[in-house]
Amino acid sequence: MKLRSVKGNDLCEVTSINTERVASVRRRMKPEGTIHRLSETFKVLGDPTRVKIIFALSQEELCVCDIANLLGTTKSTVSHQLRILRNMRLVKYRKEGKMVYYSLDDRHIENLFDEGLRHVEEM
Amino acid sequence: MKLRSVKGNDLCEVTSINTERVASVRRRMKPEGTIHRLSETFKVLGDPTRVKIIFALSQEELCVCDIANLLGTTKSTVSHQLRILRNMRLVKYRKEGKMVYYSLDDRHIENLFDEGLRHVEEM
DNA sequence: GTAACAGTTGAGCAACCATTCAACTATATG
DNA sequence: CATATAGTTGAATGGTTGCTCAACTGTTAC
Repeated sequence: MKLRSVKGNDLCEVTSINTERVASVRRRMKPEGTIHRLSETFKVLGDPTRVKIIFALSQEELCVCDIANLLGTTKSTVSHQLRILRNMRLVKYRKEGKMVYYSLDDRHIENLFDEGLRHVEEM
Repeated sequence: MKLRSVKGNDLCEVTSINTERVASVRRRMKPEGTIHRLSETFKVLGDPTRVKIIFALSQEELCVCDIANLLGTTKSTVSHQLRILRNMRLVKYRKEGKMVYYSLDDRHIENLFDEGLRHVEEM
């Protein structure tokens, strides 16, 4: 009969690991803040609606209604996603009367976006 | 008193939009499959645990136990995430006795990863 | 003033997801 | 054979998230 798992048994604390290799990687490991910002950046791009919005804005400055029309969705949905992109400083906006025009605010993100596009288009 | 919202009222079907600009973007819009694969690719990178794993494997070939030790988490957690990376063809593995050594399987993903790293480190 | 429209926002909901736990396979060792 | 270790896997769980709906703000036009 198998013994019940001891807590921490799964943690590889004292078992045979390549301590040297692990230590070497640990030294070079990026700080927690960098990891967090990096994964957050990728996460924002990890949604088809936001991908479409970013692609659209990389081509033209557009108002919320334009984007909603383009994607075949509601202004509400677009507005919610634009808020996320705004919080991440990926888009900026400009008010003109009752219209709000959005455009990309981050040249870096276009490089990242294009690199991703190149990745999936070479398959 | 405000009238109840009519269904589709939010869809911008007949309202004043920049039809020309929208049509131009629509022509250039990437196909649905490309959008989907692109957002899926970014989504995989949108988790701190997977980011750490990918960074680690970009430095060294490592077994599951090494990675778990490095991240201070369990083999189970690492194994679950490695399965996702395996399904996306981002990592490959090599068995040696009861050990399983993982390494990156996609040169493109390193470019994408580095581009993201450059993005967050210039802030 | 009222009406219409662009856009925002919060609540609610359903789907998704990362981790934990437990059980399992497989290999190595005695 | 039994035991220990490396790794995988399925179920359960708690947290997250994207969309919908309804109500709201603000601006333009009448």
